[in-house]
Amino acid sequence: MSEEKYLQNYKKTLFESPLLTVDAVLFTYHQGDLKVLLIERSNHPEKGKWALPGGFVDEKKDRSLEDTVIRILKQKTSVEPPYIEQLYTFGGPDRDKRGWSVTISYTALIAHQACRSHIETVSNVDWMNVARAEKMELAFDHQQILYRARERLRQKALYSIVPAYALPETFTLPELQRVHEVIIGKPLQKKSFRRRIEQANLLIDTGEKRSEGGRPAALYRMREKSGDYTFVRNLEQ
Amino acid sequence: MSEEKYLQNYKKTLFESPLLTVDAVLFTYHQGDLKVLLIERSNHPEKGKWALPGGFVDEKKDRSLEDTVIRILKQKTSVEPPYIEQLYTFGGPDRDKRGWSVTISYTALIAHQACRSHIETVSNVDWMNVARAEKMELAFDHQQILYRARERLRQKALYSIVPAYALPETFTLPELQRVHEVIIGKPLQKKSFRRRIEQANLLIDTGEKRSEGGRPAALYRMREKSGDYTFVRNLEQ
DNA sequence: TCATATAGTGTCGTTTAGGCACTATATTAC
DNA sequence: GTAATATAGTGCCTAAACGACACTATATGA
Repeated sequence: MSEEKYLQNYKKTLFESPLLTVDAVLFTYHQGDLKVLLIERSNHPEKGKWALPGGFVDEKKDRSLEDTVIRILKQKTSVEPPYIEQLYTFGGPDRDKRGWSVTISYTALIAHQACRSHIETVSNVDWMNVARAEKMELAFDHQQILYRARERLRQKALYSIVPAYALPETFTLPELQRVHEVIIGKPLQKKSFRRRIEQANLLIDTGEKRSEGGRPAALYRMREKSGDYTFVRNLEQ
Repeated sequence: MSEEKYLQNYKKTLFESPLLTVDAVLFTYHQGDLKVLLIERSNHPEKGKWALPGGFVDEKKDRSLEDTVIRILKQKTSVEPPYIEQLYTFGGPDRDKRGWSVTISYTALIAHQACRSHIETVSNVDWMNVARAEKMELAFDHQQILYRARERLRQKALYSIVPAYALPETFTLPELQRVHEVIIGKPLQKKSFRRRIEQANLLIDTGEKRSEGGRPAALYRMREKSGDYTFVRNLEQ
């Protein structure tokens, strides 16, 4: 049989295939806390529980899995987060009551102010303290997904400046250090932190300053298209 | 509507969902070369091309995605590899001619001798030099998957002793160093290499020796259940 | 017994990270 | 004004880690 004939035939068959979804763990930093975007489910299954934003691939609209995440997040926040990274793919017969299912999960970061106004207008979407969310009973296996995203973010905070994407476009180094400290969960040595950032050469001094009661701090922005965001070594991810 | 009723109803509906597959990049080390397991496809699509071993989730047999990979690899090699790790999930409308598709890819390592006899009896399954495979035209987007697996393995070779799983159960440090060197693509400093391994404390000296023309080398084995396999720092993924 | 081949160690200089005291520059109190 | 205070940013010492390479150790074989 030719490949053409095969393909014509194939389209008529239907596979018994696990349910496929895409979920996002969107973090931000606000007022000293790391927060995660959650949705209160208004439909079955898991109706009423809080869940990570997620959805199905739209075969017409999406040209990639990233397109799917972006579409889902845009729908909830009205903006496209500046940092998105695939996290892990979870699958199994019990994670969704509808049967064998698979979810491709992503981690994303965004500045709190970037989507604040939109989120405040919607009732079933909200930022939640990560510490609190981790103790809650979330829908499906979203607790496990959140935990894994949290762990990954912790690693990123140790060896990269990815957490900078949880801040507005310009920020000071003390601000960034606070974000890293919240993510890692313990204080960092100012000198070491600044040294790493300087060596990585991923930030640009805007020349402007911002004052907060003492000596004004220099304002930085991310260097465009810096490729990887690691400090010194090439890791992976 | 109650959740029960919803679920009863749900089972009767059928989702238009991307085709879902699981693929594995199984590496081994043999005679100075890094090799990858490939299958010559005997069915459409991509008939005749070499491909990574892959298949569909079996909703009855598999309790997890790892189960799926293990089942697929066992089918091809007759054994279960000692190291398996999820790599990345690829998806898009064009990677498979049948339509929008998603594949969850895994990296695995195994000793060459562990499955040698079985593979030699099958005609369409073979180990191929990774350098050669990377230049070939593989089925689907398997070239891209292989490339990513190769990159990840390179990182692992720099900061972990995961490559030890490409060797038999017991091995010498010079052997392991050669594997790392082949993966990384350049020679390593003997002292540094041994220092890292000693500090990681992931290997156990069996007390036995193996001679290869000079002073006999100590034989080591992996410490059981060492959790992570990293040298010094906790990375991730 | 000596050449050779491979395994394994000692050690030095360089780099990197932590720690902490110091300087710098702003605001606020008086 | 000037001193107290608050925050930003630097200098510098020490310890740990790593690269480089010469050295020692233990086998084989001429």
